[in-house]
Amino acid sequence: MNPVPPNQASDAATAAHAGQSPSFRPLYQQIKALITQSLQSGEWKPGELMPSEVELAGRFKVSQGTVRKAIDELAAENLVVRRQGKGTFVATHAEERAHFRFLRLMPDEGIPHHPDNRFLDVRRMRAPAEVARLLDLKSGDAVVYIKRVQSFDGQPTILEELWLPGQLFKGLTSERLVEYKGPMYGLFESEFGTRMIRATEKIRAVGADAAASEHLQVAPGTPLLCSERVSYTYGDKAVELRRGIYSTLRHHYQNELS
Amino acid sequence: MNPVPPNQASDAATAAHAGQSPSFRPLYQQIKALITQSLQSGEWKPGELMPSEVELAGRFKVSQGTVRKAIDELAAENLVVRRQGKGTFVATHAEERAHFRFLRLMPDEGIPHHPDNRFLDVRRMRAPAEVARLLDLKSGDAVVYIKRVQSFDGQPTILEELWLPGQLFKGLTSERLVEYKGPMYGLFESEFGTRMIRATEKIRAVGADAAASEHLQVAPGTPLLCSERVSYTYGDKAVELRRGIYSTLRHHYQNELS
DNA sequence: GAGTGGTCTAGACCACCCG
DNA sequence: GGGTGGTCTAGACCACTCG
Repeated sequence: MNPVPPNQASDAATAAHAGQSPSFRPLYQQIKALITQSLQSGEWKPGELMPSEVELAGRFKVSQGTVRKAIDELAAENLVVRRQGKGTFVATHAEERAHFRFLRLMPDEGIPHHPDNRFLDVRRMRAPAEVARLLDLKSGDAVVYIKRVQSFDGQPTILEELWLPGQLFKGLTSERLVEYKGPMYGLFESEFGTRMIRATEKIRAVGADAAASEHLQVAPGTPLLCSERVSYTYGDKAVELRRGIYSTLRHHYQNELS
Repeated sequence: MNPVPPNQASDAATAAHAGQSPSFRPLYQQIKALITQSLQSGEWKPGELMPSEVELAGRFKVSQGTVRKAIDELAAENLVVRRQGKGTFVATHAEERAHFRFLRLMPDEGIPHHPDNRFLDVRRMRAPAEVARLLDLKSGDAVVYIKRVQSFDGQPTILEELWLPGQLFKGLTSERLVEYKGPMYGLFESEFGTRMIRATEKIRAVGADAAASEHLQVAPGTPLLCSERVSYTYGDKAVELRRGIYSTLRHHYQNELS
């Protein structure tokens, strides 16, 4: 009945993998990888507006639906944010709502708000073996070490140590940390071009040692949460090790399971 | 140029909401709600094969793409499982891999495996005020109370109390619990038609009290994780309260942040 | 009104599974 | 070979935002 013309759609799809099934990879995943590369290279910076779907479709020579599916996944992974009528934006940690994405400690009563920061130590050092292992460095490589206390409503609640690869955070000084307003991850992405994508966290219960007792103002031996967190950037590269001690007198660690 | 025929697609879409934009609701979300109802009513039971996409599209009088998007979301919420070439299945807790979806306690070394169960108490009681509040019951309503210890490699690690609405779990006895092999949630869904969809968890650090000390074989005051978990079924209805005490000597609570 | 993301459809073809 | 989910396209229209 229909004098069907050659199907351009299937042509593009076929060209996409162009081979046997074992090596098959959907077009939209390849597009997703390309867009991720542009994000990583800084072609579009955090907070910026990205090209529209139709524009990207033209650039990659695929249909809008295909780049749409690619962006859908990026949005699901919190790499980009879609806003109807406005466009697609590169996700950023320099926002209010992003602050509690990696910090799951919530007040038992009242609404969550930002803690106050007090830095106890900021210096460069050589990575201890354990730190090097978790950050995928060589033992003895340069790392930036940070130690700080975070307080909610004047109550010291978090005692935390961080290690960052020295290579990536060259100009990171105590002054820069103190004067920066907002979450540390905002500073990392705007000043050092390193964006935290995801993290894994391991939690234990420990008794307060002398340091924890002093800085969190609790009796020695008080039960505290102990968190070890490794954060990753593009390409699943570990770029931060964080060891935190949380007081759960007036706060709790909150998790959603699904 | 084109003698375009009336667009059936837009007709269906328009008919879908049929009103002003404030009350707009996408067709695929309505389909999703209908499918969810069928899941809830037990039209398709956990583990069973669901009708194919084309069949559902026919039933609901929409395109395959629309039911596809609906099922995509259900799959993302772990309500169904898609298997290419086979079909879409109702998700079930009676599987190996589902066992650690809600239990995030992992061994420091070695691979995760199932704990051994020892029930200390199973009985019906009246809900204390706090339990009633969290389960959205009236204080004094009947609840099933369960207390148990779970051991890994012979090491008692979890001391746990559960409260379940008596209304929903009428025939739940100690014998039935003991003889059932596999995760408790498997028993709940197969015998009582109650499927856990999601849960919220709050975690604190506490010192071992007399009971914890005895059952977990640790010294009194030993720091332990304390978890309070509320699980929900369809319609965000709370159907389980669980309070667990975890020993983190050889295990840790693992979380993925993204 | 123009531009963006969001929805919906129809149709083709592909990868996968099973009898 | 037939059925299922998975990919890709093209095109229409809708909801939202902004100048």
